[in-house]
Amino acid sequence: MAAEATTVHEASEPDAGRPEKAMTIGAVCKGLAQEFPDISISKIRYLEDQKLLNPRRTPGGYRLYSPSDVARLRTILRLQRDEFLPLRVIRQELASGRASDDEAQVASDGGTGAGPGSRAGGVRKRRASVSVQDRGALYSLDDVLEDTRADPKLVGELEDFGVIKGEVRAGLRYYDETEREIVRAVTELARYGVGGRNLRVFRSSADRESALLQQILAPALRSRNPDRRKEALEALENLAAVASHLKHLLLIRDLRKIAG
Amino acid sequence: MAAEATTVHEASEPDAGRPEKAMTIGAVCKGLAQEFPDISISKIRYLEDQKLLNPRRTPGGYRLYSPSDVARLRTILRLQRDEFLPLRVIRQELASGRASDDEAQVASDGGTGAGPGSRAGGVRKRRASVSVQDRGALYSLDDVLEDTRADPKLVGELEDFGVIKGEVRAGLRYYDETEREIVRAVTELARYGVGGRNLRVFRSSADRESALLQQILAPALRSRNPDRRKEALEALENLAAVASHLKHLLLIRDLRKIAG
DNA sequence: GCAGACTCTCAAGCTCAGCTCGAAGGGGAG
DNA sequence: CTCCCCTTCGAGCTGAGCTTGAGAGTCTGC
Repeated sequence: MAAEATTVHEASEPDAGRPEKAMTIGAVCKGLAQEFPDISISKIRYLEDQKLLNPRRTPGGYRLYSPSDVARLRTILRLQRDEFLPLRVIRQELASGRASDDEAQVASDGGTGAGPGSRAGGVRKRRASVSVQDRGALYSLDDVLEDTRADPKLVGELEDFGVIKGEVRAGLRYYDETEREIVRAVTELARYGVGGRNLRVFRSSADRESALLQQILAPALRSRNPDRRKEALEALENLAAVASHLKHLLLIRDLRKIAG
Repeated sequence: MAAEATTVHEASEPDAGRPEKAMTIGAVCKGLAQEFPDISISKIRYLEDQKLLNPRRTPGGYRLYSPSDVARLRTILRLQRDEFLPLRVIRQELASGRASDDEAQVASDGGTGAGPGSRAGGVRKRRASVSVQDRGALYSLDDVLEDTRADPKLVGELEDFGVIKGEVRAGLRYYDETEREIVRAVTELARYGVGGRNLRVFRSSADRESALLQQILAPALRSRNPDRRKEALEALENLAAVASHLKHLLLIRDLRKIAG
């Protein structure tokens, strides 16, 4: 849990928009912590040990990470988290020039902007917030807006409706991946003319279903036996997946009638 | 290394072209050993333990694998070997209906042709039975029951609730792929204790949503201009997909609160 | 109706990837 | 000089993904 990285004293003002030349390991770690919550200094060193990184050094032996080193590291972490690739395979992907990755500057936004960089093409994101148990990275409002190209008013509306909430941290509001994807989906729906109060339909059915699942798993979830609790959490994940699939199927079935 | 599977006595001649109805674990293991050298009986059992498989049993407790069970197993092994997915993720991919898997039945192949199948291509297979426009193949009740291993009573219940209807043809009742998958999903839910009237929750929310979408697209769908109609149908597919995704996200969001 | 190959469950153990921790010490900016 | 941050190195930890073994039961052919 980035234990070593918790206390960092350098408030080293980044001079607005300039990609700082080279960073120490602690700075890199802090910078990526937003997007990759489980990063840590020891992990970065471990990745170097595994020949995945090779930063240059100060005369005194300190590691110095250039922007491209940082980009490489981001790629590694992304392949690991989203594509589930083992390090051995990531190493090869990088060596063979695949996995070009996003270039994406480490951008200004006073507070270590972890901009995920807009994707466009057919990027297959597998994980994309499917887990109940961990929330994934956090994104600033700007990140979310840029990434989803959503109308800012829409996001405000979603907050008003209580569909998304964000999380205030260091005075700024951050959203997790699920919330970002909700924004994306709602934006898409809006393009077809589904908006505003229509979303209540979705929200209330989700509420009903979650209540149902909670009821079923409540005993196990309240259990004080950690194993049992963990099992219940996993059951919850599976139930969510199956339930969502079922809903989709039922919707298809209904729509088929409409389609004639 | 498949130690237990080395000696198998059943030379049970497959009668040419007949997809053998059901195989024991040893036969399955032997059959897949060609394509997946590190398969083993204990591994197959382990996968079942991890809720990735659920073969039916003989009265004596022996596992019996139907062709679709075997196909599922192949999918699992392929996702593991080629996509490096952890079992936890594979479970979800399967539960949520992605990863439909390779073409049809095991087919004949005198002597396990078992070509490793085309590699390379990142072929993204369309999901099974998610299309509004075509319903896919039809299955008899027996087919459905065997394939999903559902309780016949459950299917009756679903019919009573109007969740599935089937279609009578030549005096027999047939179900389409969507209905079969609904049965599968409901069976899965039943395993966790979600059953009976709880399904009303799902049904009514699907009904509400389809009404919503219908309302929005009604003008275009009623259009006498075939192009316009076609466009509307495609919009319907997209809306269905996005709406389902949104519902899933909202559910996850709710469940996260439950999970604490 | 018995032999022998095959299968069952369940608990314990094993291996490897992927980190984490702690000790002992040195570098760098104020 | 001081205080944090950084270094290496080796041992240790955790969880995924199986394997092994014991003890018992099932199926099939003769």
